[in-house]
Amino acid sequence: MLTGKNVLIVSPNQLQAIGLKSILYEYFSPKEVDIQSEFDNSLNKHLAEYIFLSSDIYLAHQKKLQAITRKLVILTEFEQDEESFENPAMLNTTLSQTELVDKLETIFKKNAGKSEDDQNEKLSLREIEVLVLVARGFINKQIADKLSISLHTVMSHRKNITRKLGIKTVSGLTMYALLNGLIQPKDVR
Amino acid sequence: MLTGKNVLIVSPNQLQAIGLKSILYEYFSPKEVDIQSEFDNSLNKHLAEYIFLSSDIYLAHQKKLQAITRKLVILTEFEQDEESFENPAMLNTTLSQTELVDKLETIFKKNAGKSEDDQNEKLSLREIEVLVLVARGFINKQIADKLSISLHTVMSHRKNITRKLGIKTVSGLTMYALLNGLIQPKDVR
DNA sequence: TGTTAAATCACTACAAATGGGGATTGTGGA
DNA sequence: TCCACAATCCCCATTTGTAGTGATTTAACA
Repeated sequence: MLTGKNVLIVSPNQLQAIGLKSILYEYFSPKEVDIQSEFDNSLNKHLAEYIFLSSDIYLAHQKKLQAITRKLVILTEFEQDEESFENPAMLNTTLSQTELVDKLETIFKKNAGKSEDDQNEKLSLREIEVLVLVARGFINKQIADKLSISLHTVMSHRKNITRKLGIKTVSGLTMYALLNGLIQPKDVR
Repeated sequence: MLTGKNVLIVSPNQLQAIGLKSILYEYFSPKEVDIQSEFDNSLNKHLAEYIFLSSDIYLAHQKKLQAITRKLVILTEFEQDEESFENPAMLNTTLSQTELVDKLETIFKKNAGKSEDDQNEKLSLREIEVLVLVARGFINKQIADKLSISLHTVMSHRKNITRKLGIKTVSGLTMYALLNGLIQPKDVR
């Protein structure tokens, strides 16, 4: 299910992290699972497609994490309702091993399914980054500066985004980003 | 600071809730402070201007809470960085009483400033019409045609809208219109 | 009746986005 | 190895929006 994919676990609770790692290796054959005990900014550069985060770290660094386009899974000890299940997904750490595996399967399936259904053409990670910044109200020049790329590149990405999504307006892109959990109202300028 | 204002505390931790309640009454003279131990949907109908939430409840119901326009304060036990301090604001429950009062003051001040700016000038009916069309993804020329007015007039209205609301970006206006019930996602092009 | 605010229209200069062409790297998969 | 694709960069012409400074008409209202 995670074949060829990298996973990062960020949790100060080492036992919890190790437990999750062993479950992932046993049932989902990921390419690699890394563990960090602290949040740091190297996270942006990490290759992981899935990032598991303890709830405290998620809360404390929410602002920074919003720009992250990778799939987030929050580790919490609280029973969550079904609706709030996607993006960020949540995993109740008090569940039994079998239940955990089930929940993880659901999470991985949803994400896999989503990317196939929603668009015939998937956005690349970079395109999603640009989309998020557009939706948050930054102009192309600001996006270029933020991502340290040229204005031309930003425009290229935007051309591809509008083509792939078939959405031509900033309002439309904003709504798309909101409905797909890429941004939250408070992110917008 | 909270004069005449209602507050709701949602936390399964009763002691924590009662402690917060007593601090609020002692230092901020709110109109009323209610306590709920569980999250339920009556929250939408509650009059509270401020809602304090335990971090677990916030995490579990994040999706639903995104639509809430009331001011949220999350109760966490983790030291958060300064950046992630506004909306939702966070309150570290491990702080001393004096520190707590300081932090709360900061939170209330920030929000007070914000709401004053917001209410400064009301939009005229025509401005709201224009705002809605902007948020739905129409360009000025299309708006002019739809309203049978000149492009100049549309631009005039937009200038007034951005000045009154203090929102300069299309994304921001879109989100404003959405959060204020002026548009629905399906309206957007 | 004089004041005020809304709604309308206009000009200028400039900033930003769009839509159409391209090109070059590097990586990973078939 | 070859191909596809992501990511980067470039040029051009045109459209759209922004910012500042105006004016006129009408309707409300104290």
